[in-house]
Order: sequence, then structure tokens, then C-alpha cells
Amino acid sequence: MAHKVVNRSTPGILKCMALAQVRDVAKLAGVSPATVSNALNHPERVSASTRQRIQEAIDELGYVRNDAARQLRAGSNRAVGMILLDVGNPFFAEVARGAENQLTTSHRPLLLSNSNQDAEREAAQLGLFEEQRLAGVLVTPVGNVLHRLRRLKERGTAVVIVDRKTGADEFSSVSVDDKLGGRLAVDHLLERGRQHIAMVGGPQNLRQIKHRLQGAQQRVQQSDSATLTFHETPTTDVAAGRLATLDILAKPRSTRPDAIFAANDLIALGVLQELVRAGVSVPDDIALIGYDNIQFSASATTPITSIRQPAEEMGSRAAELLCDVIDKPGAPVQHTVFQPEIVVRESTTGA
Amino acid sequence: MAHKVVNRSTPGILKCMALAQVRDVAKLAGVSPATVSNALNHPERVSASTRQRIQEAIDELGYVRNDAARQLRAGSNRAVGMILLDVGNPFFAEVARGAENQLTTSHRPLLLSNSNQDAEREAAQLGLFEEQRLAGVLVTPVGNVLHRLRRLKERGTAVVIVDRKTGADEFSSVSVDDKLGGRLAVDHLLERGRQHIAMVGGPQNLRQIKHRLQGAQQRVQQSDSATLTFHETPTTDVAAGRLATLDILAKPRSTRPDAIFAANDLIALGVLQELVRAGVSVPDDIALIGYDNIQFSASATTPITSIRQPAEEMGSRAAELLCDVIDKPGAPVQHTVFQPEIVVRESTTGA
DNA sequence: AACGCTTATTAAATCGTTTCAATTCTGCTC
DNA sequence: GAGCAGAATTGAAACGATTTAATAAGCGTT
Repeated sequence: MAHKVVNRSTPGILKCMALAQVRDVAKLAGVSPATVSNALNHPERVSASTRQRIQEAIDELGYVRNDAARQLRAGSNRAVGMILLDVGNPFFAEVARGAENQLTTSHRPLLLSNSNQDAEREAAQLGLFEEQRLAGVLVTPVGNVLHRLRRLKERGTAVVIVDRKTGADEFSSVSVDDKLGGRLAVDHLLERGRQHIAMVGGPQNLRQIKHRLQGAQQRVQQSDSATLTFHETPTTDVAAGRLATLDILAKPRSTRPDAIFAANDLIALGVLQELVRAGVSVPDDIALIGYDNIQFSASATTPITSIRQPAEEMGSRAAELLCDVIDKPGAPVQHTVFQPEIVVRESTTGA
Repeated sequence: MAHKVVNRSTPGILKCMALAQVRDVAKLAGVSPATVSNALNHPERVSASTRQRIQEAIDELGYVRNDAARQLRAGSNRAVGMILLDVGNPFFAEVARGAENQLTTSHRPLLLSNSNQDAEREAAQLGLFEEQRLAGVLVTPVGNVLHRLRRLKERGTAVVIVDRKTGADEFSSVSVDDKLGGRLAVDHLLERGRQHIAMVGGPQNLRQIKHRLQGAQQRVQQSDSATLTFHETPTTDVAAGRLATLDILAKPRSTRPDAIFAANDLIALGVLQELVRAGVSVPDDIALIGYDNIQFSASATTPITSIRQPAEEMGSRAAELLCDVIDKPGAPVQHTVFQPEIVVRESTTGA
């Protein structure tokens, strides 16, 4: 009898089990590819007995679905991507954890990546996400990416902004009132009798930091004696805090601040390290307050007062909003704004 | 004149620019889809003038390649995946950073995810990676996933094990000599005159921790007076360290250890917190040594002596090995074993 | 045994890109 | 201007899954 010639290198199983596909599974189970697909994606459509036979064939062959093909046909991808400003910062790690937990309950894989606060990297990552036709993206914008985000949205990818409220109501967002945070910090310092505050913080093009500074300035202006200076740092890590502190300590003693407000806790830790090394007493000589309330600020040489942001909750809420956007495309955009809280520790109060 | 009927909703640009594809670009640029593809993937095959025309069409339409289709046809994916034990642990974050930097130079996107030391999550992540036919995977195994990794390898996905040398020479790996690390830690404590050491550490099924314990035990056995007890914790975070410490402090004072060896720095920080809170002097009453030398251990209440692992280097080396495996499939497996070093700080020496 | 009616299964079309082989075009030599 | 090499371009066939609409099978009723 004549056989149709099969164009694959047919010895199949023997040759190289690298490429088992639905049709192999189907053949082994004695059904059609369509049935295999149904068994996988709509189990209720296929009888229990064939389902089992198919499962056995799958196990036997070690079949793993080719996601590219699936996606191409399905036209969509369940996964969502998240671009972090900096994985090395425990604050963002915690936000990511919150998002991940939430997404896991929605059975959506999360792809993490980080921009390192580099607009170019961010753009590259967005490009990847775009090419992958992800269901959604969680992003803390660093560069000028609004047009990219718009394009993503037009393409049907949901977008939620994390840790920053965009002016326009284009995207749902999760954020924290950074101006309030800045005010809280300064308020606390003034209450403790400090008058000359130095704020140390990463590049001003980071919205969050700019707002914290603005809040701080507002509060300072309400007092007629207090002063605020801003020491801009190129990055937001421990090293930045150390360098800035060296600068501050190099000044004549008379112009030294009596309090330092660090734009985040990593910077605060750096500041603390150099103050300790220079023999400056915290808080007696200089009080120190950080931002983010990462867990390490509580166990620092001198436990650091900090402005708490509900990191994990922010992540999970962002993920929740994202799922909303994905699942109900018509729904209005939503903004969740969290309130920062001050967590007072020794670095501003003394032992 | 008669037109062939196009099956797409043709108003195209007007209707919804969501779906510009090669054929739209081709039409606008007055060439065939094949040429567009060539312009994108093999620019040298297409003349400068058409290349430019195509580029203009792409910009005009906002065309973004559909990666699923590309992959399906190409059969491969440049991206590599990495499964971290815990993003919240700065050590792993730093390893990831190293890998990411290295991979960026090879123009390979990195997909991060974390298993949270949960075998089930790990398996799920591996499943995703498998379905995506990634070029390679960097993984620190937690569950029993050797068979999955083998399958990945058979399928053509490169695998490199991070932070653990598998017995068999199946996969290239990057690791640190954890037994030596354990010995170094105990050695240092004994040298400082400590005799009764308590090791506090996460689940023993984590290879790294088991090895650190073994190394510690070996060293203790070389002394006839020293003792070592092991306090197993279910996790490897700050909270675990705190809980274990409460247990230790609950014991009668006479049986208290005079030194604690924490299996990592997060645990060490937790231990330190509870010791401080209980008024136990570090290192006078109890010396403390951690592991990983994360940057926060240097700025703790009492700076913590720690065993340094070259995190970033490990990540970049792992990525390098992975690229080797991907690019030269025939090459032999390679193992890079880093040596840990002790970084001495106050927590074992006094001020 | 013919009839509806539900349930299981399948053949064939499709997703959007890349690639191969074939074709057209270009410029150049003799 | 015929002949030709090489470059530029293209039509049509993949890639591997899913889906739709159609077919087959089962099953109780009359």
C-alpha cells in the first residue's frame, strides 16, 4: 500500500527527542492534532479516556508546547513584564515581590528586568516587551517614554505606572505622595530643633526625588529661620551617599548642616557610614533621615528614621490594577495614591 | 479593473493602527514582505535606497515585529532566563546584576524570575522557560530538577548552574567552595577564643547551607574542646534569624553559645537585632559572623564579619559560561569555583 | 430502523514572520 | 548589443500550534 511521504525526518523518537510536537503526540495517541490541542486547552471537550491516552503520549514523548506557535495563533500572551529601576535596591525588590505574588494568583507569569535608571536600557526593554505582545507592563518610567507607552496601549498591551502619577489620565497608576513624604521628613527634623537641612539625592530627573525635594522646600519655607540645601547625586546608591557626605564634611564647620535628609535609605546608609567614620555623632551633631524604610535601615549602626512607603502593597496593587485593565478594557483608569508615614528611630532622636 | 480581495479589514491605518505587519510595511514601501524582512534581518542584502524607504514606512506605521512569529519561524530565541532563589536577598540581586551586565554585551535579553526557594514555583518557571524555547537558562536549583534540566538540554537550551556544583559533569557551573567558607568562619571564631558555636541557617535541603554546615563541622572536629550546634530555620531571611535567636536566648545562660555563625547575612542581621534588643553584647558576650558580605552587613549596628562571595563576578561568569555553551555546543562543560574570603569586622573583634 | 439530539473528533485554514530558490535588474566587457 | 556575473528582489513554502465549521459517533424514542 502507498503511504503519503512525511516530510519530517520520521524515525522521530529515536532520532532526537528534541522535537516532539502535537502531531507526534497525536499519532502516538491515535487521535488528531486538534484533539490533542483540545485536551490541553479545553479538557472538557474531550472524553476522559482519550484525554488519558493523550496524557500518556505526552509523558512518553516529553512533549512541551511551543509557546511561540501558541502565541502566534492565539494572538496574545498572558505574561506581564515589569521594569524595575534597580533590583539592587531592596525597596524595588519588595515592590516586585508584591507584584509577583498578586500575579501568581492570577496565573500570569511575570518577567522582570531592570533599567538601572538608564533611559536607553529602559527603551530597549520596552522594545522587547512590545515585540512579545505581552498582556501588560508595569513600569516606573525613567526616560521620556510616554509615547512608547501610548503605542503599547494602542497595541492592546495594558500599562500601569508604578510609583509615579502621570499628569494626564492616560494610564492607571500606583504612587505615593512624595511631596507629603518630603514635608513629613522636614517637619520631623524641624520639630526636633534642626534648622539647617541638607538633602542628598539622586538625579533630579527622577520624579520621585524631585517631589520629595519640593515637599521639603515647601515645609522649610513655612519656617523663617530654617534652610535647605540640595546636594545632587548622580545615582541613588550607598556610594552616592558616601561621596556626597564627604563633600558636606569638607565644608567649613560653621556652614555644616545639622540634619541630612537622604532621598532614599541606600543613600542614607552611605551618609551614615561616612559620618561615623568621620566621628560625627548621629544624631547629636547631625540628624539623619532616610526614605523607603527598607528593612536594613532598622538595623544600621544607628537605626535610621525613615519615611515608609508600603512597597509590597504598592506592587500588589499595581498588579491588581494591571489585571483590571487587561480584563476589562473599557474600564476607567484608576489611581491609587498611598500615604507615606514616618518611622522614627534613633538617627533623629538620640538613644 | 478587478482587485484581489484582501481578507484583512483593509482601511488599516485608519481603523486601528494596532496591527501593522510586514505586509503593510511592504505595501507602503512598494516592495515585497521578503524584502522588508531582509532589510530588518540582513541589511546587507538590500540596497541602501530601499532600506531607507522601508525604514520610513516602518516609522510611519509604527511597525513592531511580532516576536512570536519570528521565533516560530526562526526556531530559536536569543533570550536567556534566570531563576533567582530570592530577589529580596541583595546577594542574589547582585548576582543577577552581574549576569545582566554580561548578557547585555552579548545582546541577549535576560528574563528574571524568582523561585522563592519554592520547588513548585521553580518547576513552574522552568516550564515557562521550556515553552519559550529560550537560548539558555541560569538556575540555582532548589528542588529536584535535574531531570527537567536534562530535558532542557536535550531540547537545545543551554543550562548553567549557579552557586552549586552538581555532582555529575552534565552542566557547566559557577560555584563557591561553601565547605571552605564554613571552615573559614569557624576557624576565625576559634582563633578569637570562641568555643561554643551555634550555626543558624535555612532549610538543610539547600545545598549551599548544608555545605557551609559541613565545613563548619569539619573544623570544629579538629578542635577537641569546641562544640557546634545547628539551629535550622525554615527560611533564610531576617525574620528567621530573629526567631532562631529568641530560641537561643531562651536557653539557660550556661548553655548559651559564645558565637553565632549565620548561614547568610540576612539571618545575621536578624540575629543581631534580637541580641541587641536583649542587651547581649556583640561581640563581648556573643560573637557573630555572617555569610555573603552583602553591603548592608558593613553598616549594621555592629558591623558584621562575613564570608565574602564575589556575587557580581559569579553572575557575569555564569553568563559567560552560558554564552559559551550556547555558541559552541560541542565544547566541554566547565566549572568555575570561586574561593570565599573572610571580611573581618567588629562583630567578632570588638571595637 | 429511521429520527433527532448531544457529544467527540477531525480536516483545513490561520496566525505573522523568515527563508529558499527562482527571478529580475544592473552594469560591464568584448 | 549580446552575454554574463553579481546584486537586488520576490513568490511561495515553511514554522507549530489553535480554532472553526463540519463530520462522525453514540443513544434514547417512536
